[in-house]
Amino acid sequence: MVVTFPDRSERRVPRGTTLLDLAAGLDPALAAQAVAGKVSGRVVDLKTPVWEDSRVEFLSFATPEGEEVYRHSSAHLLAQAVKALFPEAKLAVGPPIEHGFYYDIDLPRTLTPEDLARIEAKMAEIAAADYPIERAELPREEALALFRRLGEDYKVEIIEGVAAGDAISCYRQGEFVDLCRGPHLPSTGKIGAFKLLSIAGAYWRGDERNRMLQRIYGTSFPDAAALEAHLARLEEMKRRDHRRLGRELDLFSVQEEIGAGLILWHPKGAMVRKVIEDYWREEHLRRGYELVYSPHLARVDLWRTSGHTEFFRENMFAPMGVEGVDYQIKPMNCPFHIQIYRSKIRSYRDLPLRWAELGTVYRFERSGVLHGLMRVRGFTQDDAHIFCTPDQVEEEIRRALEFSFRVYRRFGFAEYDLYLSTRPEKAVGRLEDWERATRALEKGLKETGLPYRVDEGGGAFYGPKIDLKIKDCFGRPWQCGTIQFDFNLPERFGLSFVGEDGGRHYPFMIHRALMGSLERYFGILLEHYGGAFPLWLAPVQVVVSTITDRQVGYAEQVAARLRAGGIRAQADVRNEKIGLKIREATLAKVPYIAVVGDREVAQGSVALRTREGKDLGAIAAEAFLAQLQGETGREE
RNA sequence: GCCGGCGUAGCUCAGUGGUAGAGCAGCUGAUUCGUAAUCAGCGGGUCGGAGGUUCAACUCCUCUCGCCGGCUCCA
Repeated sequence: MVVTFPDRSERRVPRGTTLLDLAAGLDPALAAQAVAGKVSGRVVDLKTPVWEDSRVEFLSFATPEGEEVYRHSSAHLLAQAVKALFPEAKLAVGPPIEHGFYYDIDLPRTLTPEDLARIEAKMAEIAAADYPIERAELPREEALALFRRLGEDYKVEIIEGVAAGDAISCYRQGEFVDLCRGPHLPSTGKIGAFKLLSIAGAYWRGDERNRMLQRIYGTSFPDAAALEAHLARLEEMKRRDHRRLGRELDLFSVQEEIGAGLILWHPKGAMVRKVIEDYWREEHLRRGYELVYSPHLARVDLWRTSGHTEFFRENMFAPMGVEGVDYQIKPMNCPFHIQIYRSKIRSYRDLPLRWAELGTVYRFERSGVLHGLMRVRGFTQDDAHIFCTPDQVEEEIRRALEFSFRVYRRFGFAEYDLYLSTRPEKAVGRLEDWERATRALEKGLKETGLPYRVDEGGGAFYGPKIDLKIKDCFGRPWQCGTIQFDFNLPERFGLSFVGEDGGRHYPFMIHRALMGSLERYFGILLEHYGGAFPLWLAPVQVVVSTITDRQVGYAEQVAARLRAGGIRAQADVRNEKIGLKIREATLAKVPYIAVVGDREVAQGSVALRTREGKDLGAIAAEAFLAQLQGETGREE
């Protein structure tokens, strides 16, 4: 038979040759690197024999599929070790995940961090023993009997869920057998470097009514160096954790006395937020938006009309009675903007109306899900609602997308994931409106030239949407922007505009956010930049530091001059050594440190140093101001 | 909300039933100094909160609040 490789080369081999033999025959290095293979597009074990003419490909750890196989086998290695140490353990599921793997296990007792070390040692033993990993397929009934005998209740449940008639595959390595679709590595010795990272609770099948299992997380790599690199990355992520930087840089705090999930913005954090807000407002005004403001609460009747009391109840704070009328704190801004729309008759000539508000909303979130600035109970949305005619929809989408990218670029985000979510089964609104809106979204996405994914039926019941996820410096995606049609609220509130024909028409309503939540966006920025905000965002842009008391007057004068020129400058005139001042300013991640000693006073200059430790030499104070103004200036 | 872990000075953390500690930060003083920590002295805690066990509780038990890691959902 003939096998064809991706480079179109062919090779004649006997029927039944395994991929492993095939690889070994081609190149021993290839065989050593391969973790799985692909036969006619299907990912399979290397031990799979090939029986007919096929396209064959070898997958190394460097390929996404290869990585999955590798991590999947790592999960099995973990399971085998756990079963060796805890024979009573019942295995649930153990899939590969991004950057690692986990296994959910029902154990007689809670694991401790010391157990992880023991399990890891056992894993090393099993890997060193290099047990061959063998696949076996058995009829459903036999598989059921096998796992019943092993006491693997969860596996039994899984098999029971498999369609009758389908063969069940198992993998055996040494004494250990696991129900698994595969594919897997040829032997346990292939797993080079691994580490168990954490233990956490997880419900069987993710359902909180089910039993809580123990989930062990781990990661693995072909060699120790790659594992080390990954662990170093995790360390770096920890160092950049926004909660840690928030405290170290004195930006914000969350306090028990205030309440969980409620943020206090300290002066420096508030300064960064102010800069973000100013930029946001300015850009909106330049793009034909108008700003609106709305109150923090409204009568319950409003939320009833909007449907929030019905569909969003579990996320809303309880109503409060005032003079016999119930009020509720807002979880969203839209009903207010709608009421502004309704305050008078709107003509097609008025449209589109683009209204934006930095609206602070409050949502009840279960205590266990709160997380720093990323998941809170009170947050400010950079909300906007666009009311337009059906004819204007395409143009508005195009503009909203263009606007989003512009803003993300300004904040240093160059990569995005784009998602289009279409009509779900249960939906409100006219089908033709859905189609028109979805077409407009799709057209807008196509025009960007960027790839996007379609989530069929993933839209909200009230309209299709585009979600924009930005990627931070670690490549982690964060959903921030959204462009979302709403066919529900205009209907509920009876919105209309008078058309050219003098008749009443429904306007299209689009919800649009760029950053999502200011709190969360700030947290993302903080981690993205590791606390070293670019000059235009830095809460303090320059510290002017004296060397001795003789320069105090001059330093204060320079700082005042910079401030007058619109620069956020502070003078550090403490009676401390210059080394200390530089250290502190550097740790505070202030972009520029301007040192002034007798020489600088005499020359009317400052000696510049960056937070990265670069010495920029002496520069005239006025020239420095001009330079800063240039660097912070608005992009066109 | 659920499972597990944690909660000691502003921060990071020692302290396993018998008089609460360290480093950093803070304050006071000295020092007037050229690119990441000058020196000395001093103050600072109802050990998250409430209740219980005990002659005695930071330490053991119960409840509670908060934080951390997950589970479900999401900005």
